[in-house]
Amino acid sequence: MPELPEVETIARALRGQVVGQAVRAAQVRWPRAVATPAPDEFVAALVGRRITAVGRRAKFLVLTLAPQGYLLIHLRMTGRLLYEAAGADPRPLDGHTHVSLYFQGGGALHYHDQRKFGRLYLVGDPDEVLRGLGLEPLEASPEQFAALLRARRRQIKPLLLDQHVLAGLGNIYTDESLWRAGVHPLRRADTLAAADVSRLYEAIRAVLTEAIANKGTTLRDYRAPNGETGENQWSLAVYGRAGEPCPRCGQAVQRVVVGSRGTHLCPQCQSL
DNA sequence: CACAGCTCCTGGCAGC
DNA sequence: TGCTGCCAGGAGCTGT
Repeated sequence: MPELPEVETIARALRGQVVGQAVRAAQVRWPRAVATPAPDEFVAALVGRRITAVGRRAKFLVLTLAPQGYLLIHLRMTGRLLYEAAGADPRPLDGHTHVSLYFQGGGALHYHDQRKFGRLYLVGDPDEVLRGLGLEPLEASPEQFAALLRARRRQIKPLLLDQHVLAGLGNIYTDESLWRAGVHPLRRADTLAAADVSRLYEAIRAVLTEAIANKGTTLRDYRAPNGETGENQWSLAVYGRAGEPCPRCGQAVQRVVVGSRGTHLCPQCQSL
């Protein structure tokens, strides 16, 4: 599942592949993949536009179009973008390729999604979609982060996952960050000591920065636009490692359910 | 504001 | 081997 580091990795790769390319044709094979506008309008509006920038906000890819407009993409669980360079052997479409953009230069960008949770948005103002997102974890100051937690009575894990509060963390990096900071996922946010908050802030930054350097975590589905997997799965301490020894203390990693999400922790390092 | 439950999807897997 | 049925999980939504 693509979280902030995976989306950032995709954005960096796409930038070198599609910036400057103009859309010659587009095809929507599964209409609900396009959240807005209606699919025929989506196709008609895209044709002729040029991609001038590729960015990221939280887990959204943001493609800037000229002369106007933005294409926003949220990959949710299993969404992938696959870039086909001009002249490359066209990959056969496999029934999960729901949207394709064909460029004037001959290349193509395919949106592929097994579980069909991801969505594309073509809008005049990205804020129509992004409004309401919380802070970017890598841009927030320690004070801003502390202020987010201070007044909240919620459990820390569901709070960190709430995109309206902090935007970009998913299940994997939340578990990894809480482990690194030594904070139990059920701790109430407003009961964390200043030292806990500060360790958590630094842990989130370190976990995300390292995951970006490792080009993301591939547990099953995640791929970069050229089809390559990430490497960060080899660096995970607790996520998906129930029963294995904690890298810090050797205690068996536990799997529990928090807010209906599979949650991994070290009962020794993350006490309540 | 907090939170439980439902929905969307389908591959993967357990159980038989 | 093949079938049934459950589960994961991001995010929006409703209801309490």
